[in-house]
Amino acid sequence: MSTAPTSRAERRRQTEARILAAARALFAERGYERTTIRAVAAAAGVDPALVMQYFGAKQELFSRAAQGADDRPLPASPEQLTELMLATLGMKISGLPETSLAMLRSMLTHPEANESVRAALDRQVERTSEAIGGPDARLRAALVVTSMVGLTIGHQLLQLDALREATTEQITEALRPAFQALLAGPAGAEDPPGAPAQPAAGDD
Amino acid sequence: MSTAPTSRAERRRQTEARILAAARALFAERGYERTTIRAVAAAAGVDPALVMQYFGAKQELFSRAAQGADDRPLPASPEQLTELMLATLGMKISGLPETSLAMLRSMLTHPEANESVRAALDRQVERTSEAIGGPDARLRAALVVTSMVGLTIGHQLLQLDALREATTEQITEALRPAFQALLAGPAGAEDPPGAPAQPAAGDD
DNA sequence: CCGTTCGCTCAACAAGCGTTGACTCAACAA
DNA sequence: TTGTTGAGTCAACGCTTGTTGAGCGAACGG
Repeated sequence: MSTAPTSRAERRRQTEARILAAARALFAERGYERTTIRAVAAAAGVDPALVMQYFGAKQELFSRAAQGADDRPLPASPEQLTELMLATLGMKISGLPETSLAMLRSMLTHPEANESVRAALDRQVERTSEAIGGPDARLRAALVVTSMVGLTIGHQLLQLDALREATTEQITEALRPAFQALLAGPAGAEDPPGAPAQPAAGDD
Repeated sequence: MSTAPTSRAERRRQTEARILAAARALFAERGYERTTIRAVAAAAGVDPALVMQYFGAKQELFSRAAQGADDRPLPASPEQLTELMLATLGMKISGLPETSLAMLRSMLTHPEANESVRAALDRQVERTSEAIGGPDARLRAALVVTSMVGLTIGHQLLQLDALREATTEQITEALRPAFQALLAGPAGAEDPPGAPAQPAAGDD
C-alpha cells in the first residue's frame, strides 16, 4: 500500500462507528440496564476505557446510539391517513431500525428513554389529531398510536406467535377497518377538511 | 393482654406480606433491574438479609411478587366479546394491580418476565381466537390483544397526555367501533351470531 | 529527523450489587 | 425454670459495574 491504509481521522471515525453499532445492537437486544460498557467494548473489539473516552458516559452512549428514533414526518390527509398509518406500521413490523428498537426496549425501565418515547408519541398524537379533526380527535389519535406501539411490541419484542405467522399484508389488511373506524371518528360528526370523496378501498 | 400481641407465625406472615407489598410497588415503579433487594428491604423496614432468608433469591422474590398477573378467564361469545374486551380494558386503565404492572414494566428487559408475558398473551390470543372464529381469527385476536397492551402501556406506564385527559368511558366508547371491526372479521365471511362459537376453519 | 499529538490499552479505583454465615434475643415447649 | 426454636440483625464476602489516570506506540507536523 502506497499510503497508510488508515489515516488517524479515518480510524477514529471507523472505531466510533463500530462502537455505536455494537451499542445499538446490544441496547436493542437487552435494553439499557442489562447492556454493559464492557459488553459493548468487547463486541466492538475495543477496550472499555475507549468507549468512555469516546462518549464520556454510558448515558451519553445510549443517547447517541438511540438518536433520531421514532420521529417521522407526518403529512395530513383525513382518509389517506389510514393508508399512511398502515404503511408506516408495515415498515415497523417488517424491520424496525436498531435505533428505534433500543428506545422501545428501554422505555419502560430507563427514565430517559421513557421520557424520550413519551415526548415523541405525544408529538405524533398531536400531529395525527390535527390531521383528523373532530370531537375526540386527540383521543382517537392516541388510540391509533398506542395500537401501533402495542402491535410493534407484540411483534418485535415479545414475538407473539400469532403475529409472526402472519405476513405484513395480512396484518395491515386485518387492521384497516379498525384504523378507519378510529380515524373517521363518531359517525355523523365528522368535519372533512379535504376531500369528502369515498375511499376507493383499493390496493396501493 | 392475655397473649402476646403478635404470635410468631403471625409476625412471620405479616413481615412476609410487608416485604411482598414493598417489592410489588418497587418492581411496578422501576422494573426488575432497577429494583434492589436493599431498596425493598428498606421500604419494608427490614434488613436485606431477611428478604433473602424469606425468598432465597431476587428472581424468586420477583416471581412471588408478580404472581397471578395477566391471566383472567375469558368467556366466549362473538358479539358480546367486544363489550367484554372493553370492560376488561376499562379495568386495566382504571387501575391495574401492581402485580400486573410489575410484569408489564419488566417484560421488555427481564427475560423471565418477557417469557411470562409472552406466554400469557399467547394464551389470551388463543382463547380469543377460538371465541371469534373466522378466517383470520388468530391474527385479529392478536391485534385486539396487542392494542390493549399498547393502550395500557401508553396510559399506565408512559402516561400519555391525550389518554390521561380522557375518561374511561370516553376511551372505551372511542374504541368500540375499532374492536367491533376487528372481532367481527372480514365482511361477508362471519359465522352466524346465533350459534355458539364453532371454529369450522380449524387451525392455521 | 525529532518532538508532539492522539488513538488505544492496562490496571486499578470506588461504589453498589446479590448473597452468606455468625450472632442476638424474644417467643415458645418442657 | 431451662433449653430450644426461629425471626431478625450485623458485618462482611465476592463480584460486577461505571469510570479514571498513567502509559505505550504509531501517526503526524515541522
